[in-house]
Amino acid sequence: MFRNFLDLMVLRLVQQEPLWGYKIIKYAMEKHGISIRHGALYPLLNNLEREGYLKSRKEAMNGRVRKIYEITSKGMKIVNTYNDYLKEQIEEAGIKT
Amino acid sequence: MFRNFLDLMVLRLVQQEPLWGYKIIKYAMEKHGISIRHGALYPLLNNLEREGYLKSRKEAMNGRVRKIYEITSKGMKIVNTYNDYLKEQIEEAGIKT
DNA sequence: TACGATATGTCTCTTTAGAGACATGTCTCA
DNA sequence: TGAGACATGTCTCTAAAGAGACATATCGTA
Repeated sequence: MFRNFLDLMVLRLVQQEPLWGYKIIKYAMEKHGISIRHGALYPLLNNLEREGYLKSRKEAMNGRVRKIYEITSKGMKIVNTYNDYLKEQIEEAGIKT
Repeated sequence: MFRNFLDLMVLRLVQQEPLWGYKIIKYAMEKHGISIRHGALYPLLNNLEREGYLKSRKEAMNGRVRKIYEITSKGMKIVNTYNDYLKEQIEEAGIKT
């Protein structure tokens, strides 16, 4: 079905806007209070790209190179499936939004 | 934060009504189309009880013994935290329920 | 009485995930 | 020039998870 929570969080963050690793770590902390170790994230990003869920381009910003990721249609499928699942669960739990 | 998807599904199913292992497997398939192997579920249920998220009682039904699980307040905390997280994600994704 | 469904459990093997260290390099500002 | 933020990567060790078999026992029905 899905992957795990971390994979999904990364896919969802990147889906909202193209992001690079360092920023993903910042966002996860700021938006969700979740700390992601970079030693876990960078290999994960490379895996997600290798498996076709994300694609990257390198961008030089003031001499520092960022590897910016965007979601692919294959990645969007995962996110959409997850969103449907969320909706189902929300309805099941009777939560009002 | 949380545990994994399987743990949460089990906690949420048991929270809806007291259930035993065999029925959880049936429900997961009927309600979500997800197959749970019994070799994974029974140890998990025992762990969740040992850690205080669930409590069980044995009930004899027509000579067959069922181990019926109920959620504890500690288990409810996990479910509620997860529901808040769901709500957050739903709002973030702009999904209408 | 044999089969399929109900019901719960363990065990081993393999794969995957996680913690944390090792490694490198730039930029900005004090 | 030194500290802290920015930026990305690998590696090893350990812990956890998953697949699938082994194991047992009852009930209902054909």
